[in-house]
Amino acid sequence: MALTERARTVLQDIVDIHTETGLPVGSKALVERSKLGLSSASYRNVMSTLEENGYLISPHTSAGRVPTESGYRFYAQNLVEVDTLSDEIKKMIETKVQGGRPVKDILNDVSDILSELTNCTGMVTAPRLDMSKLKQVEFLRLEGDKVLAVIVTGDGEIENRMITVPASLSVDDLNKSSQHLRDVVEGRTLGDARVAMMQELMEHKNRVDNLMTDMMDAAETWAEPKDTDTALVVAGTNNLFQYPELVRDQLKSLFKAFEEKRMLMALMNKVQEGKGVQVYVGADCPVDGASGCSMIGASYGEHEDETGKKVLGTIGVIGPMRMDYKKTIQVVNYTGKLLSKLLAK
Amino acid sequence: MALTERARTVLQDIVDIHTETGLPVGSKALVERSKLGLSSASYRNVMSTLEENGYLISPHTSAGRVPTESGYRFYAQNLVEVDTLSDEIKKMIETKVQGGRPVKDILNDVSDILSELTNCTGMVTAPRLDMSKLKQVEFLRLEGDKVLAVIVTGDGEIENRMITVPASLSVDDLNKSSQHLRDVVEGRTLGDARVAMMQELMEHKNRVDNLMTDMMDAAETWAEPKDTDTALVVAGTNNLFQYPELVRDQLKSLFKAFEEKRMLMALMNKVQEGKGVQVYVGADCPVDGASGCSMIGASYGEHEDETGKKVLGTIGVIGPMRMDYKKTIQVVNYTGKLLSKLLAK
DNA sequence: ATTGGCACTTAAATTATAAGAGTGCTAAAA
DNA sequence: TTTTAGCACTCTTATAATTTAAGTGCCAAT
Repeated sequence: MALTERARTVLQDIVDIHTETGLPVGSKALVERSKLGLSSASYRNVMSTLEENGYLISPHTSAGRVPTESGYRFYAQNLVEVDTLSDEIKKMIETKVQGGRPVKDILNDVSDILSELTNCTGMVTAPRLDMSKLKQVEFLRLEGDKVLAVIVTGDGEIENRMITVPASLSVDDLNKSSQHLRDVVEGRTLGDARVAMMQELMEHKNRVDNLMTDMMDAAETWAEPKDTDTALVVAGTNNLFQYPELVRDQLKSLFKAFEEKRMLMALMNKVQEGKGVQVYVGADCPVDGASGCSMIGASYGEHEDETGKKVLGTIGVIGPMRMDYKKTIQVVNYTGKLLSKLLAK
Repeated sequence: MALTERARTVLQDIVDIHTETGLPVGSKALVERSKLGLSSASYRNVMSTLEENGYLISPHTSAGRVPTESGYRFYAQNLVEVDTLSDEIKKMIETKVQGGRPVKDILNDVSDILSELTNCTGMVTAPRLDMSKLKQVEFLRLEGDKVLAVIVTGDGEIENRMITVPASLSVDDLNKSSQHLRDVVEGRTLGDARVAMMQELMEHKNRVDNLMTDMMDAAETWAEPKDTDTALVVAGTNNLFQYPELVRDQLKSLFKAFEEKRMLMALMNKVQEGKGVQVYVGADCPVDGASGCSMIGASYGEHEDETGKKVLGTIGVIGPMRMDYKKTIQVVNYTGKLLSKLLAK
């Protein structure tokens, strides 16, 4: 049964009011604050049907109503009127997040400003290495069959990847081949480089180049996400202490998730697949121990590619279901855009 | 006024009992559990003097007594009878913490096992780079006046350090000089390398080697601790949720400290200066927001050096004042020893 | 010096009562 | 037909009164 226009407005008002106060909303509060100027009795009627539809629930008879999980979800998907960000806030974001610095620092600041502006926990995944152009590649022979590849990306980031090549290859072989390899690889993304190497290999099939095939195998692993410790920057976890509705047990589970990060990474990867800002309410946000929480995420660094559309990574915040969706959606959106712009250079 | 032998024993018993139960200890509990088989009235007398001396406090008239901060401190410094670790626990530690793997993984496991065995939060500082022998040093010219030094240490760890040299130096100069530099530097610690470079410089003063002086300057910064994010591994923060005496506000501050890490690093550095296992009770553990907490720490990787005794880093745990000192001291001690042994290879 | 005994104190648990908030329903008004 | 005023009803919260239980301090007896 579809909601009447009036019911939608009332639900919207209730969520807005409740988000602010954290308390159950009664008909009196609506009389004072709702746009529609109805009497308390009328609001009561509407609330009653909203409750029947499962969007509201009353903690007890004399306590007004609180949005249910579906209530929040309906709000987020149909009702939320996203803020236009004030110049002040835009300025804050731009001041905090500035380019021309190590990417790691930028990510930290993004995470910080997200948590600061939204009173939630901010999260940012590091840009996927296989999406950045390589500027320089150097190989260092270590002991045994280990070779260290030092990769310098276009935006000045430095990555070490360990690869294994047959010990039979002499240092000289390595240097000669790697010089050639550098020429092939540089200026491309890691993904493209693999394709290019493949082609090279086909063309010069005759002069068998062991190193190259090995390198190719190795390249497979290069693109793998780096270890989760550095791949996800989390900030403002203790913001969550300010929400009384998050009780000790919930906080405990949440902090466990923050410590482990694996779960969060999975979640952030889900965001990546969607477009624009995405809102996950309650159970939509499938992190162990994040029941009663919502997450708002967006991908950054969108760009075209031979194989289709790609993104560099994702940013987002996680907080209580009762969060300021109006503002948060816009903050995440704006920050994501800014980050994309900074990393595009 | 010194404590009688009896008073000391009673204090010890009280701390032991309270550590277990978390509740105030009354004379009745002592009758049941104390080694000295006195009557409740006698215990009451002793407790009364212990309270006068400031080692105990009564939350209210009818509630038994709880150790004060000084009570815990006195216990930790004079009374605690350190456990001998059971074979089972030793085995657990040894199984979890095994060598022949990246140092980073080892540190993670050390932190994990500490938190797991002590029900506190485990902390480990990364080994100081300037204490490890250099096995290999390579220089990569980046754009502008930036040079990337890739350092491979004896235990296979890889570190990148960015240094700045005058752009006037050609790539050739760099390569020539760096070859020489490698010879000088390899096999020494970063600290020693600096000394060696200095000597070289004196001897060959005539053929002025710009690069070398620059390198020397740069070397100053090499030894600096790396960024605090990777320099301190923290685990089991959510263990602290299990102590009801740590209320929401305390937890909030603690988690803020865990997030920032700077404070913790400072604390861990303090541990480094002392010898053996060190216990910091209450205010002795000067971390913002860690009031009511204690910390037990130990340094690892002790070794001699031209300039005196040095250590690689520190391990430790932080938890409520009411922690199991008997066990924790020994766990930290044993784990530290084991880590020293593993890294010595 | 130690201990049994007892009066005393206080928090915590229990019960009773009142106050306040919000609802649902009905009948009247628009 | 829709809206609203009015009112009885429910249930939480606050306050106070009462009881219970734990533990103490002190004194007199051992």
